[in-house]
Amino acid sequence: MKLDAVDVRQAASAADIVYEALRKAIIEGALAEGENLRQDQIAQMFNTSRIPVREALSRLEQHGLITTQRYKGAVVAGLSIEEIEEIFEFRALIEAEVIRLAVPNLDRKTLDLARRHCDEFGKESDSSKWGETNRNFHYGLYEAARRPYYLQIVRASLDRIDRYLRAQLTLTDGMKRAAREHEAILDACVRGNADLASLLTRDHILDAGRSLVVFLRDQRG
Amino acid sequence: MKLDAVDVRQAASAADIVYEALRKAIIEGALAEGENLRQDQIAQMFNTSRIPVREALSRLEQHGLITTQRYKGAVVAGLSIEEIEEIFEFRALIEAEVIRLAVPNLDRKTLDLARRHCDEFGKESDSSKWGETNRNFHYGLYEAARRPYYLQIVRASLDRIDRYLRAQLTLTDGMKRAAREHEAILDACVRGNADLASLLTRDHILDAGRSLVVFLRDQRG
DNA sequence: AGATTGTATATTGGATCCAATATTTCTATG
DNA sequence: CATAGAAATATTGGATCCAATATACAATCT
Repeated sequence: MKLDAVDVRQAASAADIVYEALRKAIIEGALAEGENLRQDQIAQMFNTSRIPVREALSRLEQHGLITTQRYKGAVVAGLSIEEIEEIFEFRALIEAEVIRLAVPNLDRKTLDLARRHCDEFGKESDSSKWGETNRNFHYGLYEAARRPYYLQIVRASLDRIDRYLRAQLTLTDGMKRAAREHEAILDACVRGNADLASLLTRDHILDAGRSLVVFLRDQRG
Repeated sequence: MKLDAVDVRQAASAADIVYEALRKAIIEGALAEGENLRQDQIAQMFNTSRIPVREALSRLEQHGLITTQRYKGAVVAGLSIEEIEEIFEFRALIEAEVIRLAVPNLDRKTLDLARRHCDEFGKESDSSKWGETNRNFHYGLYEAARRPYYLQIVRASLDRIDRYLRAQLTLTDGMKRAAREHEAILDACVRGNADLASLLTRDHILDAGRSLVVFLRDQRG
């Protein structure tokens, strides 16, 4: 008998599970900005004690997804318009560089997959899935850059603002524009034009940021 | 009666204290790569229980300063040459941009302070302090960019490789070159030449990275 | 009534205890 | 003596308990 080697030691701890679940809930917007995160309540939801919950909350705070006050607990972090602008500016810088590094390494298989993600994003009607298809499209290409550290940062920075982005895409027609921009980026990638792909990615992110800021200014008054 | 308002609630928790102490020990190289971090041992050192220690370790892992294995514990993370190269490349990208954004906002006071840090770095004979003066010099200038998110990332990325950098500066004469490059960067800042300051910062970091890689290849065989 | 103080409740931070797993030591056996 | 297996020890992950603090609410005073 032969089985795939599975490293049992990598089985997730309770803290890992809680962390991932809360992270997902926050970036998807299931937990609203400012919402209280009670340790007891979360512990019960996961059938565990508060210890792993506290560990998860501590990690989330390090990533800026929640804020905590001693003896007062944790709330889902809210970002000011300025903070959101900064993060988009940052993402534009990093992701433009990542795609530039990725283009020379793109192979047929990766491009085909990106094409499918791109189409999926354009056709997807379920707004709750846009966030995922968007990530799949971009990250699929980014992987080719072979820069794990960059990707880690990219992921963390997207996590911070994903919630707002999803809300905006759902409530406006911004995703049509995003879909067109994805087409253009993918096209540049297929042609092997790294500089163009980089420029388009930069603009794609800055555009999204500007639209989001307009949307939020309107929403917040 | 009128007293200064002090926010007592900001008093650090045990986990915060342990986290900061371990972070400092790791980036200064007091804890060697691969060294075991026993929860009990650390808890005793800080006169506390293992709970806050575990929280601190969990945070350190999120920042990549340690790696942990379930039921086996934590060790100080080691970086491969490739990982170190990637982080230097990343730092060059970010910090070049940060200094570019900072230059237009630099005022007399900040420049004077940077001058003092620059001189201090050049004259300091105690090698254990180079890491701090180096950070003081760069961060003092970076603050003017008014980009807290960028700075957070800059700090985290420097944390990852600071240990190696300090070892190299101590064992080679690399810091003379670094001191000259600091002078040039500061000079560009004083003149208000953002593009030059950016370029010099980029080269300063890439140079340091290349020297470090040579040093490590030699050391590791 | 409105402000202020005291008390009860809720919640977090941390200590101690137990279970699960890894590592080491010891022992039996060839 | 070397080695496989078992027992002992060490270490981590998690649950429960207690202390510290915050919040909500009632009682009191002006």
